[in-house]
Amino acid sequence: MPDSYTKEVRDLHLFSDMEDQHFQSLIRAAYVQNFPPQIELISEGDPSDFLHILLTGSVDLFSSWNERETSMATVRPVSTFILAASVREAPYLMSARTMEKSRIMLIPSQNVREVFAQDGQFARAIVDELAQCYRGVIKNTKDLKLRTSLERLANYLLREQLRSGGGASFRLEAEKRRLASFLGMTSENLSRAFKGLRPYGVTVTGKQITITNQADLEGFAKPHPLIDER
Amino acid sequence: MPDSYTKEVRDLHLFSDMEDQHFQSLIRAAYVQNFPPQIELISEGDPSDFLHILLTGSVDLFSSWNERETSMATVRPVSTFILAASVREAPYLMSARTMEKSRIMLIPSQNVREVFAQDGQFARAIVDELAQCYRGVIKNTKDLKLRTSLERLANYLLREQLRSGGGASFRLEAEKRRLASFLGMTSENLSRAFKGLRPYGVTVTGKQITITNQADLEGFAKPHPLIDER
DNA sequence: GCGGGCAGTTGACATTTATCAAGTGAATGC
DNA sequence: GCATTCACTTGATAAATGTCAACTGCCCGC
Repeated sequence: MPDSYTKEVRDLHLFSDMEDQHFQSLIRAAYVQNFPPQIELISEGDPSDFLHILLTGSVDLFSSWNERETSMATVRPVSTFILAASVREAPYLMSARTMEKSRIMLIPSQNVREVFAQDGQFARAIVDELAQCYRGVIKNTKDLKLRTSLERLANYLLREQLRSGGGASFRLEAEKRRLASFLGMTSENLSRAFKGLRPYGVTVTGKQITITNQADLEGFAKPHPLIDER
Repeated sequence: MPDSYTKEVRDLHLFSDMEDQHFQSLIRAAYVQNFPPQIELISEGDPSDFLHILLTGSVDLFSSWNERETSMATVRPVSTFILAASVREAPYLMSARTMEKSRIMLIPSQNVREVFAQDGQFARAIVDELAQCYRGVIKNTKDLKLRTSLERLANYLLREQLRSGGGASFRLEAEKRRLASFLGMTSENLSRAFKGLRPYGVTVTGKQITITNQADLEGFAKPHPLIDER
């Protein structure tokens, strides 16, 4: 049932413009649940019964094939996930597991589709959100196909730096092994990649990253808005 | 101006359910143009002024970074492309060039957004289309990250086989160098990959592919609906 | 505070993939 | 009809990336 997170949810771009009556109807249908760390919330292939909204904590979206597994994205509060599967009534393409203790709101997909049909603002917001998600994945594909692992790491660090405020020093949000998987490499290779960036002015101490030579790193990474801008 | 392709466009999932009045309004605003082969229709970074609909011919969507280039997708008639950029009024993330002589309908993005606001069926169709595109790119990412190039080729061949009717023998639609780029490898490697599939019952003669041992190839490729189903 | 346990690192090595250079073969044009 | 071009192939080699095994260091619990 609704709680103090309602306001934060309401402020999400997806819900911010819709009529209050419709928002309330979604919230009434929704329920909020707490999950411990390392719980598999969703398994790929499952029917998409709920739109999920991460309120607190963090969630890893990952996929598997033939005994292999890769991290596709990390969800941080407050944001929705698996909207595409919900609106298409199609099975999930990714699995989701909590990385830490997490609070999650679940809105039945059925209700989302009903409100979609009634509320033009909501429909518009869903289109925006989907288009943005789509563009995000395209950027990710470009990153994967056009860059080496060292270049991907360099650009990732620049993005994280920006996200953390732009200072020379910042902390990695992700565990390194998850980061490795997200960037499409092994943990061992990530370790070596960090070393490989030392000549370009990157210092690593645990999760603490310091960029001692911004110009050098950018010269190597060559970040590009059509790949890296989020 | 509208022509005999109107019906085919109308039958596209994106337009099939909308009110005729709205469809006509889109068509009136649209124009149709013929392009020679190898023309760059769109350059990534350009503002997205038009929704494009490929009527005949074929179009390659590709991206570049730092002197490198990769093929992202091939568009075949009759279908739309760059819908996401259109609805978000954001710059194109991919470039597009005709691969052969092509006939293309252009609908001003402005009109698409106007009709979207008026026609619930059209809005619903756009959401469906975007969600499908999104899911397509996610599948592609899984293909790239979870499989080796040999496995990607094997699964690509199985998908093409299905698309061509399922017979043991079929023709490749794409040139091999474009296929290589699409699969995320070099031409040289694609050549070797075809050889590498010979033990699994794949024979290649120019563009003609024959799968002499379906079970072996499938055993190696391990196709999976959440990656390969289109 | 001692002993796992575990993420991360390192080194040696294998595999995969890219690069460069040369060759083949089929389609095209004069 | 012959030369040219261009996609594709092949071989030799280099670079990137993955694997395996051992090791380090730190956190956590008892």
